Amino acid sequence: MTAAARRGEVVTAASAEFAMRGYEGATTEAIARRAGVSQPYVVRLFGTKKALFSDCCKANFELVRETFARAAEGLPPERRLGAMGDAYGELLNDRERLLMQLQGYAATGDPEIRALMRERYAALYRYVEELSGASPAELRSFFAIGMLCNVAAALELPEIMGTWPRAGAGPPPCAAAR
Amino acid sequence: MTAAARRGEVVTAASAEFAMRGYEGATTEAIARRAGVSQPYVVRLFGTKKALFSDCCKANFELVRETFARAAEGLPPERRLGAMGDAYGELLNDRERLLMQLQGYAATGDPEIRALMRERYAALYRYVEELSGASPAELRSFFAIGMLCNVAAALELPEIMGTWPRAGAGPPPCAAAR
DNA sequence: GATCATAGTAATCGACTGATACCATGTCAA
DNA sequence: TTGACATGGTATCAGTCGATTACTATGATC
Repeated sequence: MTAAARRGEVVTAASAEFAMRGYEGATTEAIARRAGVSQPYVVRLFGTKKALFSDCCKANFELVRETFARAAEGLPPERRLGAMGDAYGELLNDRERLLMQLQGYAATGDPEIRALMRERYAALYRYVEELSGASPAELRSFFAIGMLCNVAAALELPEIMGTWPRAGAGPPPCAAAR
Repeated sequence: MTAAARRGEVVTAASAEFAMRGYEGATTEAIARRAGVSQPYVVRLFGTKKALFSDCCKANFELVRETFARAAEGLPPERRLGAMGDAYGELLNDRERLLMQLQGYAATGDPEIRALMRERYAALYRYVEELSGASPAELRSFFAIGMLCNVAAALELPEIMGTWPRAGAGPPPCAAAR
């Protein structure tokens, strides 16, 4: 197997471990076992544990961006924000991805992680802005509701999540996280 | 010093350590040093590290609840939600408190922590509902914006935070996090 | 002044962790 | 053939961590 492909598998395994146990709590040993390789090889593939964590954060943002892109594909601009909200609601079903995202925010006590997360979050924000053409108020509301749904899903508090506040019809996105 | 008073000091010290390094990353040794006591005594005061972390989460929620209560005090119901938003914006200046809260959400991979956080978050939600008499939509928007401000403050992304969307005037609460 | 609870420390243990150094295998071009 | 390069494993270290045990000091009460 090529190193690039192996790195992808390790990032997947690492995301699951980081999600459940946090940056410091997850061990390269457990990640390696999950990925089916030796622990020193995990370290060598990424250099340090922090570099691996950073890659997991990046992969997570990339997944959200791709999900948004697919959801908006072929729709007129005014319907795109709603479709992205629905698509994000489905992403909340993936508990490991969700917790990995929260771990990224929680790890912002580290300056390097904070800089990475800040850059990627801002990029995602601008991406949704360009894709949807939404107003600043709509945009902020979109991301605010998304963040509330993140926490409500993590806490398993479905009653706090309702329908995504938007004009179009469709199933309540956050209901999928119940 | 009484054990109760000492426990309070240790919770303060532990919150700072947990905030920066996470549940697993923070060490009872560093917490003890910060609190000015020995490491075994920290363990004996709380039984386990997880019990100490739980107490930190509870103390955090209690601080927010008290802040809301003080902000709403003496105001007519229709102005209370706005005042609570302003007060919360000031809380965002305390970076250690902010990160401690995010660490609580991130640690919900553990069932016990998740149960605790769920109960306290729901209680805070109901508390604001009773205190303000806000509609379900207003309530959800309040907590959604609050959660976005949490993350924006943690990421040091002030441009994403604007004024708290409400009727009354006043300084933008999240601007205080700049 | 003896008793006893409370507050606190020193010493230490068993287990774990990220990282390093080094070795083995296989593939492909010269 | 061979040698260079990439993939991957084995052995092991040097440090760290939460928890336990045993012990000490202080002060109130009878």
